[in-house]
Amino acid sequence: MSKNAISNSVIRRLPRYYRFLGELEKNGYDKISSRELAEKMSLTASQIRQDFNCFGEFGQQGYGYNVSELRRQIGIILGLDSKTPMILIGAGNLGTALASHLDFGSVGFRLVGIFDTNKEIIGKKIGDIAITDIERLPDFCKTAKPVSAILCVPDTAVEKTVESLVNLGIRAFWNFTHCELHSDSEDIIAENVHLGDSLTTLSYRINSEKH
Amino acid sequence: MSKNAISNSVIRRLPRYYRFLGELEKNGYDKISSRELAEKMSLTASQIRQDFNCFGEFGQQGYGYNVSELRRQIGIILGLDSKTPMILIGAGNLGTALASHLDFGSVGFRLVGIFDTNKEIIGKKIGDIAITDIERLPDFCKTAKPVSAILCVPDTAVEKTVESLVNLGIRAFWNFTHCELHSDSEDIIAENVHLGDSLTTLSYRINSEKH
DNA sequence: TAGATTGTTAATCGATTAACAATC
DNA sequence: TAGATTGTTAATCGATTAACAATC
Repeated sequence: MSKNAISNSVIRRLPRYYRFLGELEKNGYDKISSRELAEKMSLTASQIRQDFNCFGEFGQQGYGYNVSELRRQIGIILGLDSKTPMILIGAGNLGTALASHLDFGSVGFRLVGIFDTNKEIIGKKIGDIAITDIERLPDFCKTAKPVSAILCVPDTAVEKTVESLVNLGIRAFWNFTHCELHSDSEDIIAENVHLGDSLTTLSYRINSEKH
Repeated sequence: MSKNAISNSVIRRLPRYYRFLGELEKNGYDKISSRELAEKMSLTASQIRQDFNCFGEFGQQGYGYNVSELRRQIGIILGLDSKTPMILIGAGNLGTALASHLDFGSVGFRLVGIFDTNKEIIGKKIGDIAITDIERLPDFCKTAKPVSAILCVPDTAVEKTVESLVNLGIRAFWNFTHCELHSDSEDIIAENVHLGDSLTTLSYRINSEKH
């Protein structure tokens, strides 16, 4: 139960806190102060305390924060205790890499199905999930009831794919296509990932160094 | 030649401008006003004009912006006219997907080599580049002189890999490992991509909907 | 208790938005 | 010329940082 509207800047920092606290826990830290954590994460202690206090009081004056307890709390805030069922649409290079590379459980999801149109790969397995003909998706959704999807389809297929997924009850999209989805219009949630944009900023920084 | 220090917020928006202008150009737009562009990109016209004016005067009063000229200019600002030679370290699932999926030329890079330690995949080709034994990297660097690298190695190998790459003259890193590289310390540039963090924010938004 | 560090309010800084004169 | 839209300054808003009383 969050106090007020949480700003996007704070939300974007939460997963990073969660990761760093995981590292600390792994390295045997029991407690940590905002000052120490700030140093490790290249932030300010003030910011860290402000961020945490959006959600409650997790520390103890004179002591600091209990690492594993704080991590647990942030995990709950992020919804990592419930595993949202997710499907992958498009098992090309990128889709396959994501499905096999990513630990869905640790970020709040459970991959329950993989779909493609390409007959040549249908039936093959990625991890322990077989690639299924996308024509069987409607039936699949009736029983498995996934609510989120990874979009790894060609740009030309995005519009139709999204429309049919929305009709099948999918509400959240992790979108790797070059077409941006807008969360506002429908009651859908979209996280648009533009790997190209990320690399482009690297180009900027490399080249702007030369004044 | 940028006027002053450009804020990070602006830099992060530049690739998106570039993409949208590309779409507009493809769709036959000759000119566009900041108001129109703002609507398409869900920004404000003010912000767009402010952003562009960090770098110069690209528009014309009473007319708007010439789409292809503006795009060309932003491309130059982003350094997309020079193709920085880049190597991929680690040809697992993700590395392979990036190497084959991404149009490096259009984001200012040229993929010139792919390296791995796994004898089983050395010699195989991704696109038209053969996977090479990483032991041959020092020789390769002497002639090809790459200055940037994609890091797709296991977390355990990151530290040593980065150290040797820096010694070989690599200065810019597109980092997909879970270990963050800090741009400050050395004169290196790092773009840390945390796909898990991106998905985690989706989990937050799905779950925080339920108040 | 004294020392440390949080939670929280106040001050500052930067980014976004609004307004408008310049000008095509 | 009149209308449109930029470039740019000023106002607002939000996010970050600093300060400090509360308290463990």
